[in-house]
Amino acid sequence: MLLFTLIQEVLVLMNCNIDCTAEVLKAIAHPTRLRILCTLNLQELQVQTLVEKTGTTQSNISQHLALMKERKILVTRRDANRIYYRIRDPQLVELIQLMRDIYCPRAA
Amino acid sequence: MLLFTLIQEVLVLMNCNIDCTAEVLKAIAHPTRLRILCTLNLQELQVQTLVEKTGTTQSNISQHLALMKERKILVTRRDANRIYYRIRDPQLVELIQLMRDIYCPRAA
DNA sequence: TGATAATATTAGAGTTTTCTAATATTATCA
DNA sequence: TGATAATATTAGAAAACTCTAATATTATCA
Repeated sequence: MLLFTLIQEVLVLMNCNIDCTAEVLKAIAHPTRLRILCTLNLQELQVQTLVEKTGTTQSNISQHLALMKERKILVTRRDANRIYYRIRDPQLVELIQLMRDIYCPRAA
Repeated sequence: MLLFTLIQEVLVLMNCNIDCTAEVLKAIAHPTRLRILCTLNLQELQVQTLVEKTGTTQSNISQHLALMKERKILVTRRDANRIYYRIRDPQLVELIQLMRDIYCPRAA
C-alpha cells in the first residue's frame, strides 16, 4: 500500500514534468516566437530591434515576448526606457538548431 | 540587384525553415503527445498499449498518433491488425529529455 | 512640464485546436 | 461467413490561441 502510494507519487511527478515540458514547448512552437528566438540567438536585443527584424507590429511582438518571459524562456534588463530581452538558457539555442537540422534541413 | 534577390532568396529559405520547425514543435507541444513520445522512447508499441499507458480514449490517442505521423515524427509498421508506432528519429528523445532537464527538472 | 519615444496592456473578433461520441475500416479466428 | 479485436475517421461543440486596433504606462529630453 505504501509502495503503491509511492509509485503514484512518482507517476504524478513524472506527469507534472511532462505537462511542464509541454508548456515550454508550446511557448516556443510559434513562427513569430521562433523567429524572435532565432534573431536573439545569444545576444540581447531591445524590443524595437526585434520589431524591425521580424516584420510584425510592436504590439504583437510585445505580446509574444511577454508570453515567453512569463514561461521563463526569456529574461529582461531595463536600460532607461528601453527593455532588452535575451534567452535565459543558451542551451535552448542549440536545441532549436538541432530540431531544425533534424526535421527541417535547409535546401542544399 | 542580383545580390538583393539572392539575399531575399536566403531569407525566404530561412523563414521556411523556421516555419517548418515551428510546425514540428507544435506537433510535440501537447501533454498527451509528449506522454506518447516519452512512453515510446526508443521502443515500438502498438496503439492499445499506448492507450493503456496514457489513460486516454482510443479515439483520442489515435488522433494524436495520426497527427504526429503526418508530421513525420512517428513511423508505423503493421503486423496483422495491429499497428506499431515508433519515433522516427531517436535524437528527438534526447532532445525532449534535454528540454525537460533545462526547464522542468524533477523535484529532488 | 509637455512632447516624444519605447514598451505594455486590453478587448474582442476570427481561427485553430482539442475532446467526446458515434461510426467505419481492417484483419483475425472460430 | 459472422463475430470480435484493433485501429481510424468524422462531426461538431467547447476551449484556447492569435491578431489588430486602440489605449496605457514609463522614461527621457527640450
